[in-house]
Amino acid sequence: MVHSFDIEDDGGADEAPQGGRIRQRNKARIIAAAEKVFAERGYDGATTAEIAEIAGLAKSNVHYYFGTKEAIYREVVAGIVDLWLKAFGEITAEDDPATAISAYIRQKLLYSRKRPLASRIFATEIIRGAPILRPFLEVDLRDWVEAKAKVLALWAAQGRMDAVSPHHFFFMIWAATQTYADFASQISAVLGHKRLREADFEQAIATVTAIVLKGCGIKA
Amino acid sequence: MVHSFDIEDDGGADEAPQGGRIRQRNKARIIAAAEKVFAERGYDGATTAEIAEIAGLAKSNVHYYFGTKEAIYREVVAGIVDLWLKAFGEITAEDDPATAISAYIRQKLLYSRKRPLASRIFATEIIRGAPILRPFLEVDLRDWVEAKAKVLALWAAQGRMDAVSPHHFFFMIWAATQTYADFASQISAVLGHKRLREADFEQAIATVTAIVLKGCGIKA
DNA sequence: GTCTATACAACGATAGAC
DNA sequence: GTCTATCGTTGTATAGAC
Repeated sequence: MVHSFDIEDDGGADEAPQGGRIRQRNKARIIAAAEKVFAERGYDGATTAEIAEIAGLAKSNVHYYFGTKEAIYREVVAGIVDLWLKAFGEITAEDDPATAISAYIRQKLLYSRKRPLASRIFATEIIRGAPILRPFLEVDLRDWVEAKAKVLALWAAQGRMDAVSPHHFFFMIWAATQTYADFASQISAVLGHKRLREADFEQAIATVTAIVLKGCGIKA
Repeated sequence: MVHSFDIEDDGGADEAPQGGRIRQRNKARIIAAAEKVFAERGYDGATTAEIAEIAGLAKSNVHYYFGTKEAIYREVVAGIVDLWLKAFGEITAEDDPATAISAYIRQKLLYSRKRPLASRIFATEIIRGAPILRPFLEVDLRDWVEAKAKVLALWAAQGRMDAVSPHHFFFMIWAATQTYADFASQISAVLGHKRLREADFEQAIATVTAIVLKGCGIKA
């Protein structure tokens, strides 16, 4: 059986799943477990033993499939970046500014709600100085921001928004939305909620959207 | 000699330095080294060996002064919280909203510039689920926000600003300012600068302040 | 191809020397 | 009081069994 009809998620990597059924299944389990462990313990704090335990495999077996701990980490991070690129691409000059920016903020915040572990892994990778993601940041993300900067400059020239620094505009939106994943423990402690609820996220969306749109002079 | 005339920094803890001159000096060196290592490697990634090397002491000697790695970490974190509490307390009902919020944003961003390591340690502590800082978040920080929420509500009732959610207002400002310390590697990569410059921080202050003030309807 | 017993380095911590 | 030789444990990784 060459083709796969496996309904299981492949862990988020962009390549088509390769190898036999057992290999696919075990690699997927390892990646899923690793996302959890890396998010909770950080790169150094994560152990292949804990990843193996959650994945339901022997520790040594994890090393059979991935070789090194860093290889697991790289695949987890690659999946996260892949998700990021697919989810947040649509801000074009033809869009209505208020609609496009509102949708972007909402998407980012829903991503913080649905995939907090991914966001936390991304965050710790950046805080560590981005040893793995540096090329991505310097090339892909930089190009993305430069492209969007032109859109924002055009909108400003058309009088549809203020002429704010596009770079810092995005830094602010990224920070304000990702904080609900990365700093969830702080936010829930301050709110007095055990866990963040859907209503908290809706209020976050409303507040961030309102301040950003009005603050940039974007007409609703 | 009971009293100390030591000009060296004690590392940021709030207790008066105790013990002999050697003890003081070595503890200070360990704390300073530990701040660096914890910020760069995270709690688990940090090793007492590296802390000792940077501090110029033998590894075992570090354990003599602090006993455990966690004890070092607790003292580092305590110093950071102490700094936070001393630096960002002044937003009162008598203040002019624009002046007070502008000053707060500026202070937070200058803190990101001057003490990025402290900010990163705080960030990773929160991302880890705040195992050490949870009580601080649930009590002290929560009380602080509740007090400031009353100030913001008063300002809103007086028509001096919009009625935005005070909690999410602060989450946004914290995120937007701390990101310049925590995510400096991402920001510098996107900007194409090797390191963040003073001009970058000034532009960040200008952008964040402008968007927040206008976005909340605070008259300048 | 899949999995595990084993190796070996590095960790935090301490008992004991100075 | 100060410092270091040494220990037990746990980490990643591999050689070899199935």
